[in-house]
Amino acid sequence: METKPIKILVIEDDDDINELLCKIVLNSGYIPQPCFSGTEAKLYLEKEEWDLILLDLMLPGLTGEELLREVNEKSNSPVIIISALEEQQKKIEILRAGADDYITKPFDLEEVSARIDSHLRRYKRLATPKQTSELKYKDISINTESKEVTVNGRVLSLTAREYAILALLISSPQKIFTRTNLFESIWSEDYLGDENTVNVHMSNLRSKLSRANPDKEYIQTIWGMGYRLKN
Amino acid sequence: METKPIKILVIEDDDDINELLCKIVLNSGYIPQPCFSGTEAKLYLEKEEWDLILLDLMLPGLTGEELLREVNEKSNSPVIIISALEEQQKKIEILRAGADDYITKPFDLEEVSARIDSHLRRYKRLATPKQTSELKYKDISINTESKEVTVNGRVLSLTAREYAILALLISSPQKIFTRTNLFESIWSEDYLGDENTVNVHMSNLRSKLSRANPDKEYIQTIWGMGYRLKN
DNA sequence: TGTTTTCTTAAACATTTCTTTAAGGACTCT
DNA sequence: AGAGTCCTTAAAGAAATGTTTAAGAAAACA
Repeated sequence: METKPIKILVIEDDDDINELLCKIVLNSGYIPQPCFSGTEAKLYLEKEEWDLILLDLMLPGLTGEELLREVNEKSNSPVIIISALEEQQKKIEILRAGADDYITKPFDLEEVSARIDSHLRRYKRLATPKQTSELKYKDISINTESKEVTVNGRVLSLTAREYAILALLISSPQKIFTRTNLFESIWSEDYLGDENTVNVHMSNLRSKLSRANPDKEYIQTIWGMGYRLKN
Repeated sequence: METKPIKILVIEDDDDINELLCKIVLNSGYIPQPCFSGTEAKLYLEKEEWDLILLDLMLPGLTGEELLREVNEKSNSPVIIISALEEQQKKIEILRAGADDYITKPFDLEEVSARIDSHLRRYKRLATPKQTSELKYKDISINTESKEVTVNGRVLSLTAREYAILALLISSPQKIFTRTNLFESIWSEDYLGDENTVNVHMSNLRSKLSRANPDKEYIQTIWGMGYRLKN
């Protein structure tokens, strides 16, 4: 899978520090875009999306604080503040105003790099859609969100009870399920001793599986004990 | 609209510091759960989801580092490390290992609070699905700003409830929505068991869709389970 | 306030699934 | 091999679930 290059906007009016920060970004494997004033930064922000922004507070043109507000209004990009201001009150104010992190000059190169990585990692983790759950066994596949069951590439039309039985069996593929287990798990009632209800549903399920793939047997009866998936 | 309380797991073996951190959490408007060992933390982590975790590195039972790894494997919760270790190398190592932040003892109360807020804000921002201006499915098109729905090129006149049901179905086209899902999402109330309200609105929606395009069936009933868009 | 629209509830009817019954097959034990 | 038990499957009836329509209540609008 092709990964899009990570682009980081570096907003810092001091030439040497800007160059140093760009070198950190580059050495971390990302693409830096240097930028020396608040008004210049505004142009880059309008031009495209940035994966992360390194922002100095003391800037010519627009201030860092104004820029922070604009970034937060218009995009989801994480913002790490780089600042000479050691005043604790300011740090807290900026963190509450929307910054994701606050690093005081003089900074440790490796720490800047580690914090960039940490924020990008968080962003990536939360931006990646959660995988939907899937149960698989042999050529059976169950999508638990859509409740869709396919066997040998064919979609099965199962009743609610049949689906529940199959999902339970596949959730523990080695386990023997007694009729009592099945009944109490799926019917959520105490087992009253009439075995045939489970038997019939099991028979119906087998019948549907067999129609989808006549060459295979999926469910095995253990005489006197219960049912298990056939290995 | 009712918001779910934010729950923060505070993992710290020093009684006084644990109590202080819990007070910060409480004063920030969140619900703290104090926890004094790595092994105790593990139990809480298995028991439920946490909105954020404050984690000391030096712990009895499981170490903070081992816990960090487990949290990252099993959940998406942000982790802020609280540590007495001033060693820069350790900080960098932990940030790279999956921590979202690293605060050195002795800490500033307001800074801890501000950083908690910053991480929760980031999490919330990224967890809230971006509003898409248009939802499409087959020949159905929904403009989420104007609330206009067209099917097969024809504008549908839907009531608020009908619109909400259709938008929800289309937002997850593969998913089965139980009547409970639909009711709780659209009515934002606990489901009291009367199914017919949902049924009637669904029938009305189907009727309007069918009038717009009599050749197609859009909504499929899965007996005993719920409704899904027909693929 | 009066009218219109929408929502909720009730009822009649339709459809599907479940449960029970029963017959025959398969397995286990003596 | 035969008897007893357990399991499988088919079929019928019961139960549950779902659909649509209409009436009354509630909400929205003029």
